[in-house]
Amino acid sequence: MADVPPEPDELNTGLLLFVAYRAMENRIFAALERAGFDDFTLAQARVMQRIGPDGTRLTELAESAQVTKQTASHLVDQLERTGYVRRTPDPTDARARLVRLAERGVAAQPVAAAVLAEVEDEWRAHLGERRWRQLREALASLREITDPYR
Amino acid sequence: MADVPPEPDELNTGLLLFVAYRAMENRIFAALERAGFDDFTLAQARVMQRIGPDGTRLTELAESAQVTKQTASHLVDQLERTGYVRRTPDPTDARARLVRLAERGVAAQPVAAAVLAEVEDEWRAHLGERRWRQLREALASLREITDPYR
DNA sequence: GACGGTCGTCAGAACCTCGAACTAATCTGG
DNA sequence: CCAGATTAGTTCGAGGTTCTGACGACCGTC
Repeated sequence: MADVPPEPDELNTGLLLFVAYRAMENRIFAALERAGFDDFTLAQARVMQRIGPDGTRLTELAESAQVTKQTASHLVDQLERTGYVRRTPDPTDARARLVRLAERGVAAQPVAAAVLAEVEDEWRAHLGERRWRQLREALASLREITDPYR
Repeated sequence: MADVPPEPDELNTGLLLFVAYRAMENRIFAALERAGFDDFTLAQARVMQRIGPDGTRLTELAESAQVTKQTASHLVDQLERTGYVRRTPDPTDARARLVRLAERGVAAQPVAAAVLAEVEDEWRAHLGERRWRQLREALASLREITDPYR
């Protein structure tokens, strides 16, 4: 958690990841806001983006977003109240409930996807196709040893 | 903010960055905790890690950590109270004050640096030297267009 | 020396996050 | 088939984080 660059001018890898991550997140969040989806927060978005097309269990959302179940539950409460998601029973397990995108959530999805693609295109243009591929590939590989949820 | 993978099984880049970033952060935070530095929070650490060897202005800390000045000020308050940092006057500007690592902060630094190096070594081993270099290089290049601070 | 801009703080409110404790449903071994 | 262990999710309450807005002090310049 301290800056002791092993080689001059090289930022530590955690910070490098953070900068890029936040840039992406901020871009998408800002675009959604401009498109009229201004009634949710970043924390809510971080959970919402992980909902799969067929719904996702709360516990699964919590794990992949790296928050506790309580936090996830709380955020889903809010998202439900503002019409972005809906809780439905899980047919395979009466204890569980599937969180699904509701009308407003479905409407926001293409906006988010468009900006995501736009930013990725910008990054690809900046890096060049080859280095972009390498970056994606390295990150995906890293995920094998860094993703506790996976 | 939605998952519409352009190609099957490919996670969106924001999520890939997030996973790796959080893995690094959690590792370092946990190691510090084990080493007895258990009286500060993740938010405080995010600010503390950006303090340079000669001290850093509050505004600068806020910008690079991407929080408001008020938030940074609040976190520095706490860090000062627990002996990790100290506020000293900036000789070049009487309005400003330099935030510097205090005794406890200096003690924590090598622990953090060691784990950082350890994790980077693990990642390098997993990816292989070549892909590791490519990852670092791509992230550093990306920073040119994603870092609002620098 | 007056002006606009910058550095940092204070105060207040909203929000996020977690630990503990709980209900309900599932699973497992005898 | 049923008692105990486990898992899904919720509620409650406390503490931490973050922002907006307003402010006093200081800088640089004209």
